[in-house]
Parts: sequence; structure tokens; C-alpha cells
Amino acid sequence: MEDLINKYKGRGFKLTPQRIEILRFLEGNTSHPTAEDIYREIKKKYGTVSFATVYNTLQALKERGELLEVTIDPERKHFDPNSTPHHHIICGSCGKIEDVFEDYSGALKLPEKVLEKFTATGNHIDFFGICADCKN
Amino acid sequence: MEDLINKYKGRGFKLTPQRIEILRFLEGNTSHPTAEDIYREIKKKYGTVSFATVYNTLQALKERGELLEVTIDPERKHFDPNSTPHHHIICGSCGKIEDVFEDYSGALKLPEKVLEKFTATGNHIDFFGICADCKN
DNA sequence: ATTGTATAATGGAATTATTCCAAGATGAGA
DNA sequence: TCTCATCTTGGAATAATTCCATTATACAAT
Repeated sequence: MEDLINKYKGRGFKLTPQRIEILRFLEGNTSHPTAEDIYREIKKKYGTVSFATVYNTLQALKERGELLEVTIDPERKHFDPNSTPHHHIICGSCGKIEDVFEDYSGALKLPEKVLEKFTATGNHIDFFGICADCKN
Repeated sequence: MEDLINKYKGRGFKLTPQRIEILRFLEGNTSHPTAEDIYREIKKKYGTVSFATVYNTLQALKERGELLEVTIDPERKHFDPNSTPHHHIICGSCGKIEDVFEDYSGALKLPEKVLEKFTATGNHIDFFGICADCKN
């Protein structure tokens, strides 16, 4: 927590109580929450927090490269505070998203045909599956 | 076109003029259109077509496995009538999406740790890049 | 060809996710 | 402590998508 506060000190990122709560919720969180998940969580402590605050904060963190938007779920955006490169797997039944830490970069060479038209900057793999809980 | 009509004959898929127009627009289309792109196109010929019709038809095609939803763009869904397995690359500047036909399946083994929790059913790679048009 | 019926099309309202905005509040540097 | 750039808030606005009641129609059976 102290670490969190120090991390943002003097960097043009105003540390408000709501933001601190959002940062604490996100720190080390691997559940890939949606904006609503975050909103509901912060509301427990700050009953008047607004979605605007949540979205503003998420936006600020994204701009700092400290938060990634996960687009694996077609219905809504999820957020991931782990900004080190990794991939995701989503359960087709319950929608649970988990991290896949494995480096496939060596294998993901683009075909010549594509390289003629695009300069590659990165990639992300969506894995699909069924989780143990849903296999009942 | 005759092919298209025969393809759907007697399969519980009612071929209305609007649907035929949507099918014709999608057939062989590699532009990854959004629902609105499709709506605007069909509207040229059928001025009263509604978004409901477009979404209903896309839904029916998805259920038949003849259309895929592409979730690479965080802002909206794109649709891809090519249901053979392939990946995508999106231009970070203009948003253009193109196909990547390359089989990486042999390389995409999931770590044991993940396999203990999920039965894998598939995967899709999002490549990010900048297209030639945008490199100016 | 005619008809019956299940299915589709339509317009508009409803829903959901997200962004915008104006007004008041506040963190943090001077 | 004071100042002000930045943040928070509630509500309105936007955008994507879905829902619904009504009318229309494709097509299978006659």
C-alpha cells in the first residue's frame, strides 16, 4: 500500500481516496474485472463513487501502460493490471478469464504476404476452453 | 448467387430478399465489416431494412457456424464470413483488419498449469501493427 | 396456383456499456 | 496555508445491441 502511493507520487497522477481504492483493488488482481466489477467494489467503501471516476482512472492507468484492456469477451471490456506480456484463456461456459504465461513469440512469425502490408508491433493470443468448474 | 440460394434451400433458413442481399454482401468479403457497415450496404437496395434484421441474420449465420465474430477491435464487433480457421492483424492507426492465414497450432501448446484447469477448445491470435497506408 | 403457418421484417422502445459535461471539491506543490 | 490544476460527481448524451408487438411473407402442403 505504501508502495502503491509512492509509485504514483510526483508523477502528475493525483492520488485521491477513490483512486487509491481502485489501485488497491487492482494490485495483483488476476480476475480480469470489468468496469462494473470495479465500480461495485469501490462503491462498498465510497458509496458515491461514479462510473466516470472508474473510467477516468482506468483511462489514466492505460495511458501510463500500467493497465491493459482485454478484448477476449465480446460482451464487455475486461481490465488487467498485469502489463507484462502474456495471453488469456476464457471459459466458453462461465466466461472466467485466466492468464497464460508462456512465450510463443518465436513461433508467431507473420507470413511474407502480411509483412509486405503491415509492420508488426505485437500480438495477443485468445485461448478458448471449458474450465474444470464448468465441466461438472 | 445461385450457389448461395441452393446452399440455404430446405435447411430451415428462410431466404428473404434482405437476407439474400446480406449473404451476397458477405460472400467472399474480407473487409471484416461491422453491423453498421452491413446495415448501410443493405439499405442502399432495401431502404427500410432495420438493424434488427441485420442482427437477426448475423445471429442465424453464427449459429450455423458460417460467420465468426471478430473481437480484435475494442470499440465494436466485426464479422467474418470466412469460417475456416485463421487469425487477424489490425492496424493500430486506421483500424483496418486483414486475415492471417498461417497455421500456428503446433506451436500453441498450453502450459500444464493451465491444462489442469481448462480443456482447450481453440485459439485465435490478434496481431497488431501499422499498415502501409498509415506509415505515410 | 392457393393457402396456412411458422418464420422474418419492421420501427421504435429498451438495455447496456461507455463517454461527456458542468459544477463543486480537493490533492499537492509553492 | 493558499492556489489551481486536476478530480469527483450525477446526470445527460451516445453508441452498440437487443427486445417486442405488429405486419408481412417464404415456402411446404394441398
